Amino acid sequence: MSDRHGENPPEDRPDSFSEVERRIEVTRRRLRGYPQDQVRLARLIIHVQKRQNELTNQVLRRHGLNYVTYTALMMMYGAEDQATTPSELSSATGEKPANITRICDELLEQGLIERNPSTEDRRRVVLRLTRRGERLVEQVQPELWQRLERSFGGFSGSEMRQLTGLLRTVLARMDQDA
Amino acid sequence: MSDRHGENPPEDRPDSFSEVERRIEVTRRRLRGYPQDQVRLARLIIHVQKRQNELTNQVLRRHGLNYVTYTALMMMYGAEDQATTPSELSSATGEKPANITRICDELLEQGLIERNPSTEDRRRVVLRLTRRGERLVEQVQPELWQRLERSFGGFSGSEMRQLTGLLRTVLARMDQDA
DNA sequence: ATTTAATATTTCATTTCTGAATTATTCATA
DNA sequence: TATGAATAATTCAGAAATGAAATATTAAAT
Repeated sequence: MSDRHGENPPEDRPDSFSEVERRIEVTRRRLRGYPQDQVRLARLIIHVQKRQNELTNQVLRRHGLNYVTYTALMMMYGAEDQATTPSELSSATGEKPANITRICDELLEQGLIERNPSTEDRRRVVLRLTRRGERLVEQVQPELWQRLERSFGGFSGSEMRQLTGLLRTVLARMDQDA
Repeated sequence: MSDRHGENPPEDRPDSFSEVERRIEVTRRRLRGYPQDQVRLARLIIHVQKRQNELTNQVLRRHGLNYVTYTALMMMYGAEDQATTPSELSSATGEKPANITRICDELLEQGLIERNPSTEDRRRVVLRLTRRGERLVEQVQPELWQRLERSFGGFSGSEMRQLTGLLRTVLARMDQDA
């Protein structure tokens, strides 16, 4: 790994997380056995995710979408036969089934997806992007890629693989307890 | 870095993320220039954070708390003089000010914090844990540490530092655009 | 010293999300 | 082929979170 990414932020201006770290340090002094490093990592993940969410939403709002509705659309776009069920969508997006129903109602309203009963299994529902939905998704891409590049563009291929691999491992461990 | 953490999950059973990766791969085939690796990383962060949130909440619910209220308490516990303002709490937890007000109302109700006007700056409010709040926080620790150990316990010190450093860098880049 | 701008918190209407229960269908197995 | 268990989706009431506006106070600028 290159040495560019230490434990401290590369900017001089203290970012929002420095204050959190200070509090974690104080807590470590107060609580014997406090797993400081693990706590820092856990909080860091939250902060990164929240910021990512905000920044992406800024882009999507201009198109009448948000991170959740957009993700739902992308999961349909990326389905092998372009068709997906609500339960698949739920596990792919991490949203609860009840919320998926609401989100699909909304996307349906906007004419971005169609929703039909499955013929093979009549418990199921089949969701599919409309032409309009596909066009919207494709239209938003450039802006979002730019956004991603600003967040992750500084990393080498090796660093990307490491970061991905480590998080993949964390997720697998968490899934064991789910 | 050790070789234990590759890009694929260490378990044989495909976890919830494998399906997402498959969809990302399909999307890459459909969209020229699609930044597959960055997208995967972004989605991975979301999934990890969601799972972490769920698992931690399982523990906290038993104590009448959730991740947000708990974090708020911990940020007070870790304040230099044990006192914090709502705006500090907002930036430390990532919750919007309006939500902080609601959360503090709730914690106040439960007798876990006290809330008083600041004497130096009368715009401000000073939040502080009560004895009861401190005791609760300390009581929950062992369970949460166990939780953290299950998620992050498999990593070496070096891996923890790498993961933390990389995420720290990501956050710093995101904060530039905030 | 006013006036203006900035900061801190709260209020309120609205949106988003969740848990639990409900309905419908399919699967497993006796 | 009946019966109970499992799965899929939805409904609904309530909880949690947000955005925008309102209120109060302090800091900055003229």
